[in-house]
Amino acid sequence: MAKLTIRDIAALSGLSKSTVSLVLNNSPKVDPATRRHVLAVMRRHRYVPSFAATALAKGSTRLIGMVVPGLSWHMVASINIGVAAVTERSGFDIILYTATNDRDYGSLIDRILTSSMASGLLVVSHEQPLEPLVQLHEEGLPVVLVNTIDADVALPSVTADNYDGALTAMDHLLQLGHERIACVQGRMTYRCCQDRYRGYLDSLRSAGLQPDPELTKPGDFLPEQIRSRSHELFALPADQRPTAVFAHSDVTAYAVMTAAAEAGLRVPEDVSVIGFDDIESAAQIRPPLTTIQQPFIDMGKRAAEMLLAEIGPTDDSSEADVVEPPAELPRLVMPTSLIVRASCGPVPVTRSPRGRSQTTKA
Amino acid sequence: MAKLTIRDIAALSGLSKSTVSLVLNNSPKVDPATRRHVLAVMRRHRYVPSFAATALAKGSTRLIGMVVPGLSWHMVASINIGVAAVTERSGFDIILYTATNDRDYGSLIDRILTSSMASGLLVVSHEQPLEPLVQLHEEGLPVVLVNTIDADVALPSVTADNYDGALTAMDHLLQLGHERIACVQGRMTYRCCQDRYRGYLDSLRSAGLQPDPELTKPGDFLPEQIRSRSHELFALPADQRPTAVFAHSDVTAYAVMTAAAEAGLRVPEDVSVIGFDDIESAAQIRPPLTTIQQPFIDMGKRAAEMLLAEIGPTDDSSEADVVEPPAELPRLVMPTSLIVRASCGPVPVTRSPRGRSQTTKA
DNA sequence: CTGAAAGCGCTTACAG
DNA sequence: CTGAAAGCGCTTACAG
Repeated sequence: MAKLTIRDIAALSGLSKSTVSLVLNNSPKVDPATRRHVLAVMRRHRYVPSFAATALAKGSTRLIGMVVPGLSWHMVASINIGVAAVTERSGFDIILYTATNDRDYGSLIDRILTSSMASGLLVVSHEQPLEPLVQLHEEGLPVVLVNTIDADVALPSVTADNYDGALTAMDHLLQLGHERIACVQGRMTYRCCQDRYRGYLDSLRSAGLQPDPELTKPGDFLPEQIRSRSHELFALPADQRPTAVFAHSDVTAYAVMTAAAEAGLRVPEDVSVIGFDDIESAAQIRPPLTTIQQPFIDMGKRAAEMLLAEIGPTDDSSEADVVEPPAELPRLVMPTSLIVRASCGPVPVTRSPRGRSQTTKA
Repeated sequence: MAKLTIRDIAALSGLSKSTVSLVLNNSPKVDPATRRHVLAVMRRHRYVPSFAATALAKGSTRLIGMVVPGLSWHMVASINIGVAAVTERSGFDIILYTATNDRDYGSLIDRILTSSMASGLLVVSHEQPLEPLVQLHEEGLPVVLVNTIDADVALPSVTADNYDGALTAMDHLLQLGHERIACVQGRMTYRCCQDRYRGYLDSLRSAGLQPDPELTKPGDFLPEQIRSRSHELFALPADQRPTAVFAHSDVTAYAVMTAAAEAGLRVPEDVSVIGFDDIESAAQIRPPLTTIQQPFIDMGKRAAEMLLAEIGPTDDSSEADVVEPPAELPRLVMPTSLIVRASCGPVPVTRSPRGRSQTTKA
């Protein structure tokens, strides 16, 4: 009943604690026979070394911290699945810090560092100032940013290629013949949304189209705002009305489609709508949403791999002074993919019986 | 740069480690003046006690384990928000175990217990055998089940009132005049789905209606299956076709609505659809989904509170032998709520020009 | 290849 | 109210 310690295992197998410890740490110095014996004893008694004692003696934990936003996002869950897949294979456990409003970030970060609770930090979709993190990183704590707003900070990061994703989305629309394409933005303080918007603009321009400011609407991921801004879009005179809209997220696209329906417009016959994310329901709604898929699970995996690499071999380089971080910061930008479903169609040839031309070449 | 230890703080404040430790642990025995002094020194040097050393010395960590399924569910994220809100207030951190297929459950559980890594376990939507957990619990590890399949096991738990939620959903439909109500089930190995189905059946019966086996369709949360089973439903002759369907989840409801549209049926004019969960997109799709909301955030909060209560005062009862678990297992069943939106309407008075009667009173 | 000893950074009786 | 000492369960040189 009482928990076994290394001393018990030592006694049970007729050896010293030192030797038992060596087999625990896979030392090659121990005789294969004795190693097998010790292992057998440990297994028989279901011995598991004390987490705390190991951490204290080694000076580091097998824990990586993961800070996530306090939002019920699809994204966080998916990223976590990827992270879990790689950490569990490496014997690391992850300790979860959920950002809530009450939580004081500065002291949280501080605590993680100084209590040496975690040997690395994965920061997911963080909206807080990043300075404390770069400082942490400079002091030697491995940190990698995942899908985080400001990717320009001096920290390793993995993000989706939001700019290219936007290009791809626009390309799809352009190839269907659309020229009056609206953009309903997400939260523009997020780097990812800025990138998507840049993609929207650049894509239009390189197609020789002049972006119409009238066709850009702030949405901020707020359903009500998206709905009313979309109504403005659809209330435009027939020749100014967009024939397609690029929404900065799937849920944004849902709201746009609702507004379209309320305006008596059919999707995709009268107006095409493309989203961004590819959440679970995107394939189930009607019409099934054409969207840009973000590789969240893979992003989680790669981020975890980068972090583990930064943490290093754990055993060897323990005291190798402050390991110099690689000169070039790893910045992984992962490709998105276009998922074609049914919410985008060819541009209506004649929007009204009058069949006005809608092109506005620059 | 080098991390400060309690010994440094002791030196810096001209006291012994013992005294410093006492202030760290809020002992009333230390002089208020010296306590203030020590506190000031610690703050000035941003001292944070070593996590591992504290854990070793105290014999317990301020960590609670949370095991979640490897699925990108809305639910998990929401429950976590609730859990985080209470744990952060109590100074506990949470260590996240994500269930993946590779992971060997038995040994995971074992490791948590024996390494005394966590002082309690929150088990969310677990699909694995629960026996190892009850054994763990009997050996003294606080455990609480959250939204877990089998709530009959001898473990504290918090779940949503799925049975009552189903009753409420059915009531809404019944009051709108529906009598031929179909049920598209979720994964029937889950206790929650069984409860929802029981609610469906009981509700029908107590309304004096004979459940028609023809109107129950397995869906198993599989979009394809849901779609094709729904088509069977909508292909029924007009007088046997359901006028409403109770779906075991929101995403299931989406798929049902798509099938309805494909069958040329309008929602809610021709057929009403009610979901279960209230995910983020439910309000954004068209028509906005009427559904039963599960209080995931609150469930997380209450579960965390229960666990913390079981873990106890942490400091005092450390060695009070095996604390007898309370004779009655706490089993919290939380109420759901009906969110009325637009996917359910009154039963069509005349479904076809012929105006056949559709009642099938038992 | 194995063992005795010191140490990791705290906490906790026990003296004073 | 404060300090010296032992102990928590490991790991890691250092001998042998």
